[in-house]
Amino acid sequence: MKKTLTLEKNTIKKGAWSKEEDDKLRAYIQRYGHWNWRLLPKFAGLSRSGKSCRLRWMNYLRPNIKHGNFTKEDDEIIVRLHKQIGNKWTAIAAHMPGRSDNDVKNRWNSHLKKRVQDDQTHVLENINHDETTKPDEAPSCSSGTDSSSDDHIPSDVTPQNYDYELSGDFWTDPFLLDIYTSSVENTTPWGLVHNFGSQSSWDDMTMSEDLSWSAPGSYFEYNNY
DNA sequence: AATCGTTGCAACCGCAGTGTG
DNA sequence: GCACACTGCGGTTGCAACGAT
Repeated sequence: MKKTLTLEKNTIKKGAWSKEEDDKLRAYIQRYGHWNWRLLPKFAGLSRSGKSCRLRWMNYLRPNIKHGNFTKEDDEIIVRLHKQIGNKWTAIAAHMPGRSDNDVKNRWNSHLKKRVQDDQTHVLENINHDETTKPDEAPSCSSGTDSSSDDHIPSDVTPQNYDYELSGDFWTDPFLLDIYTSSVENTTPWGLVHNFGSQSSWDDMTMSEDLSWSAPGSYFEYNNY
């Protein structure tokens, strides 16, 4: 049983990332890939947890990531997939290149959830209203109290036609994979072991002060420290 | 101008699944 | 088969920015 190195003691930094930290993480991953999230922050010279590094990379730093500016089409995809599969944010994000699961989740929680609830409320109101009025006298769904028309789901997008674009079976529909993953996987831990085994590669590294490397070693030496 | 409430986003936390010795 | 480590996911929180009063 391998021993666990207590890398993450009380020196772990939390909170917002600085530009310097972003640069370090981006530079490291672009060069070496993310072969081990737990060890990565130490190799990259960051006083962060592996989890924090992973999150920062996945949600903010990785190439081609998009922030904000959700289009109506984006919103429709989220609403439709959420209707089909629920809170599977990673699966939903996989259908939206450049979007992170966190981004999708935030979009849902801050915008779409309320919007859908409002729509459902209007539908229920209309159903009740239809029982006492003729169909052509029923008020429009888009006539919500504070719903700005620009920002609202188009009236022609209904729960019924959300389902038409894909096959309907989410799990058989192809996922859109990010390009970066394939390139990153070209860097294996084995390759890194070799890289770190050479003094020149070690010299390239910027190590944090609390990590006392006395001599170049392999990943395995480090792991059994 | 000051205060308060709301919104949007970044980041953390806890848990489950999977891999490994 | 078990114990532990690691990763990824989803829920939640904290906070800055913004708008309304």
